[in-house]
Amino acid sequence: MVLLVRGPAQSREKWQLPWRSLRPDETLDDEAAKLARKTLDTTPALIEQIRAFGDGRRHPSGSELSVAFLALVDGDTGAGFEGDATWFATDDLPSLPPRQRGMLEAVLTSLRMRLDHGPIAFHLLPPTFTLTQLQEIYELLLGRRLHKASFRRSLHAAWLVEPTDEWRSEGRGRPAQLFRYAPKKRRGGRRGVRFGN
Amino acid sequence: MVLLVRGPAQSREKWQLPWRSLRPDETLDDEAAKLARKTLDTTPALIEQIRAFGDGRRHPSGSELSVAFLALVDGDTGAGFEGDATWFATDDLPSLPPRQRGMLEAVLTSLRMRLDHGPIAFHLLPPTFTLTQLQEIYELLLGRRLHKASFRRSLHAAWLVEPTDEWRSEGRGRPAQLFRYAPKKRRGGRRGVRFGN
DNA sequence: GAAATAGTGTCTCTTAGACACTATTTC
DNA sequence: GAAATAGTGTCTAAGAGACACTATTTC
Repeated sequence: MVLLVRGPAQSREKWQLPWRSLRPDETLDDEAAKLARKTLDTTPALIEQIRAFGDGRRHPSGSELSVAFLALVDGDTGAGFEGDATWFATDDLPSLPPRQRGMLEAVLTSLRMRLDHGPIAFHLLPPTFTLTQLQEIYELLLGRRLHKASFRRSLHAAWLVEPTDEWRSEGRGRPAQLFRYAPKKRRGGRRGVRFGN
Repeated sequence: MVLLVRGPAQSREKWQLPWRSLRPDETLDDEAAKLARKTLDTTPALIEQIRAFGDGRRHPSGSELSVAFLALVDGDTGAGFEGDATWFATDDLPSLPPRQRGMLEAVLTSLRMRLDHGPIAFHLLPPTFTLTQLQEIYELLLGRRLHKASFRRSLHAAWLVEPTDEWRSEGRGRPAQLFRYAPKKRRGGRRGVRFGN
């Protein structure tokens, strides 16, 4: 889901991405972190820059250049924004200013591509977690179902997690073993060339 | 190779990435295209934004924010910059201003990741080309050797090229068939999850 | 014929996904 | 025992890489 805030009353588009003007002598990453903390009232699990946007369509603030950031938080986080802020499902979004629509698309695409290349999902989990929890995070972020056995084999091959000796019983059904994130070493991962269409 | 230009005489670092200040009411992409045309004296085969850089280290011009672009040209392009401009091998670069060193790293990494996801290499080739030419482009951009038979099988499976009925004899050895870029359709390319370390 | 380059056939190994199974819990 | 969830064994298909081969040219 995506957190949007209310724009000024007179604007045509009611909702906007949370934003903040870059102040002199501040770094981009610091400003993004401040914006996230102020909007979410907590520190996100992950903040990453996506890219800059500077096409004809201007930002609502009148700024010519926008730099989009992705911030991930887990599902229980409430918004602490002074004013209205609401979570929207990514497939049921209200109308956005034109540039922001493009920014959001780019953020989601980029998130899914980066999932393959870094341990992003682990930031959203507590220190120990079940493999079903981990798989659910991946399915949420990718927006599609994954194959259980295959998911676990890949995970095992990548040496990213190690089992603890704890088990968690979650109501009915067999208890699940808890794992922790413990990346071992680099695979010699040289893939052949994929021609992406 | 990377095209660098001479910085001002009094600066500690002799060489810099080509740059240009963003003018009011110009789009980022347009400004990047203008810079490329002015620096290279030709239109690049491809221009793509990588991301913005706004850390503590400032750009030599004093600008707080830099947006890095990648522009690709083929090997025969000369530099038309007013002033000195020289091509450097990516593994033998002179000293650069600190932020620009990071920008260049990010551009190269991003290029290699994007190679899998779009037909970037074809922009660097003439309308018809041999498969050996195509493979050499990929090897240059990836910085490693590829397996011939495997490369061709992947290419065939992706339906990206079609043979023409022309053959080109390049000195000694068997003539090579010419191909053209003719993407057919989308593969249903859903890969499983790769855990990239 | 030798050297050089283009292109292919076959084998092995890895891995994603399907399917079906076993294991352990609550009700 | 039924239902629910965790976890695994085996098969198949696709694809990457190794290896060796054939094909066609120039010298």
